[in-house]
Amino acid sequence: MEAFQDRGYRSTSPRRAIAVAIGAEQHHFPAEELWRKLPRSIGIATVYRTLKILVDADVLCRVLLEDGGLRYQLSHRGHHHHLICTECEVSLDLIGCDIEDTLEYASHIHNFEITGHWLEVYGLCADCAPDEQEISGRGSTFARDDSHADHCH
Amino acid sequence: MEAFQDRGYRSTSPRRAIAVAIGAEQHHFPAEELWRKLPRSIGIATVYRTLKILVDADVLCRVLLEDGGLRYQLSHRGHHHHLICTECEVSLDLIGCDIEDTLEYASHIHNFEITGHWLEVYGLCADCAPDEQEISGRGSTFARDDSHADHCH
DNA sequence: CGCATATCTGATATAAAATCTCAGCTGAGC
DNA sequence: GCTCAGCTGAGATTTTATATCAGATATGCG
Repeated sequence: MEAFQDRGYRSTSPRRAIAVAIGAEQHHFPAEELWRKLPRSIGIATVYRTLKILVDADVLCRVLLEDGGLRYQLSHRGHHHHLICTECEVSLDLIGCDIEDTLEYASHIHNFEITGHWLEVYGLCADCAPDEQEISGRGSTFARDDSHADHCH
Repeated sequence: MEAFQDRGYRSTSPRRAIAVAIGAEQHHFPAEELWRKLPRSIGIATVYRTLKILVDADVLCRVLLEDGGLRYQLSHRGHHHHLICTECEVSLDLIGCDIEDTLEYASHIHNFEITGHWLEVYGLCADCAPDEQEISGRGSTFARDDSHADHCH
């Protein structure tokens, strides 16, 4: 977690505390929530600064919820996207998806040179899907109603 | 442009003025810029309210720039994505791209039921690409493996 | 060690973007 | 006209993140 030095950053007390706190997180989290779990002596500006460094270092990745909320999550190094459940907000890493190739081909038609992209996929995870037919145990179905959904921008 | 009624909205003076102003826009635009082009009598809250209605009605679509800026653009009805030039900020509609199928297949593996997604593609348009060889030539190979740092999401 | 200095930090101000509040206005139907 | 639900504008408010800047502190070098 201390890959700060590799990029020329100092190993400071606040940064270590933030790294430890991030390691304790199980899911994605908002910056402000992380800050509240830290000693009061650490300012929120430092939290944002450190998160930015870690995102640039590919240690963290950002997750954009459907409601616009921005979260942070330990990155499973390498390129990937997220399947975000709009019900329980869990974020699954999307593997086995080579949309890059598809995008390259399609954009080539437009003479467009891709340098990056942002993709978030929303839906219902196995646990939250209403017509859950047969899944590995995990029976609990969050019965909350929150009918707003869909919309691909 | 006056598809307000179809959705039960009144045809009011501010809404008509906003619709006309949007029709005069050539590219995507930020809400605040549109507001500045309108009579001073129209409040910015009304602009945001109206834009939201038009987005819901699929008349407008949102465009998320790489720097986080949100823009609005007349929607070419139907599902599509944007190729956004990071140099001149022009936004091209991405056609001939069926990433939906790819996503469906990949997410099926995770037992994930997709309800929506958000995709923005960034890069350089034909006019802004540095090593532009010839515009209409389909032969351009874009195959050079320039370090696809590819900061996706 | 101890020092010098570039980096880092916290408190706070600030910015930007969008929504909320609410009294007053207005257009659609009668 | 007349009524009233829907709409509006002004400004306050919220949210989220960055800017400022004096003081603190790592780090490298003696």
